[in-house]
Amino acid sequence: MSTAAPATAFDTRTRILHLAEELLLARGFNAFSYQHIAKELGVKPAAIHYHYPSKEELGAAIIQRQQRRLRKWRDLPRVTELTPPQQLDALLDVYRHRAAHGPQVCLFGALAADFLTLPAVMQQELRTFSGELTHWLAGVLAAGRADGSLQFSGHPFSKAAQVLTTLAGSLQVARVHGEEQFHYILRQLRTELLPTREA
Amino acid sequence: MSTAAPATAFDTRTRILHLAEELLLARGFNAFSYQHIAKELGVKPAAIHYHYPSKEELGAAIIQRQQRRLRKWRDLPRVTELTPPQQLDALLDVYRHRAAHGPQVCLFGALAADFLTLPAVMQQELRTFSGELTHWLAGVLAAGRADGSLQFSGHPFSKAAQVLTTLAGSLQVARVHGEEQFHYILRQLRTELLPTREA
DNA sequence: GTCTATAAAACGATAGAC
DNA sequence: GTCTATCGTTTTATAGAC
Repeated sequence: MSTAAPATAFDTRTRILHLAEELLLARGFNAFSYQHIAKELGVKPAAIHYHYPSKEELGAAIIQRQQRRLRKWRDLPRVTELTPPQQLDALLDVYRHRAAHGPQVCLFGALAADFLTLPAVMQQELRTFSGELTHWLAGVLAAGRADGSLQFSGHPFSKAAQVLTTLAGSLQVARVHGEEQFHYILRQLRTELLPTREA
Repeated sequence: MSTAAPATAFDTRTRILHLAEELLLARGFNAFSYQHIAKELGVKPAAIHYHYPSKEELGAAIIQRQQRRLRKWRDLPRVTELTPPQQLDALLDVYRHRAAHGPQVCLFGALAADFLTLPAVMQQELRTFSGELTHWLAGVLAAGRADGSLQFSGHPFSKAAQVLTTLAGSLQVARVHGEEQFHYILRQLRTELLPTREA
């Protein structure tokens, strides 16, 4: 980090990544184009290729960025110090936020449908990202059941996979049927995981 | 039905619809083309336009066909006469079948990610299809809880939405992480809905 | 009635201007 | 180092041949 990159270069690169991510989550990988990004940026489509030579690399960069974000968030003292139910709620908040904005789907939900058409690099990175998220949630669930703050049957990993699957799907539902439906599903999910308080 | 359509016309039309449905569920709406269908059929891409003038109409026809299939299946004596848990299992079998073949995702899972890029007609028909399926399952769940053969908390409609969301998502998971993960999720779902048998 | 030749536009990407 | 002119391909769709 002896020399900083030229401000404009950095900004353009970052802006491209940001716009591409928005477009990916809104339209899916096969329905967004360099033209969409270029128009927004006020440059020609080919300019994007300087920063991201191929769409494959652009797509991979988006997944890598979300991977970094996940790790950073997960390891935040603000998050690690929470109780398991609070960690679960923190995760749900991420999805609630997306549901309220667009609604956007999550990265997994945006890419899974087109999975077979994705470049191999992107397929592999999505597997890693999703696997790591599931692993983290499984840990949270296991800790919660151990201390009695969460309840569920079966293996924590199975339950984590089920919860994340439901969350990914629920954002797709929000898009099709509206945000209200999304909240129905989330309330259902949350109610089942939190132990029934004896009156 | 006084005169049957010419055999060749009917066959080609049906074959197109069948191929298009396969391609849609495998690749998503924006990643399959008239060329894919034409190559398989041994005709030029433009020939498809005679049978389905636009991709929008072809897509709508696929949804309508699944809608017809759902209604037919749902109203089959073989299905209506089942107990609620058996009806649930019959539904799960549909998803198990898809998971074992490809894996294919379900219609909702294939279209929800690209939803914002779909023609308005297709958006509306997907809403209707999905809504009707949810309504049916809500009825099954309500009946099951009433006679004690199924257990869950919350409103039957919320639970139905949650279950179908999980099912749609689980087929996407199967595609990314393999069929084993899919079965974990389904086992989890089933276990929670079936009352725990007291030993 | 069924299909092909062909067009018009959008796609991702290379080569080269500045 | 950054972007534009341009290419070759693929896309959906029309017009017209048989």
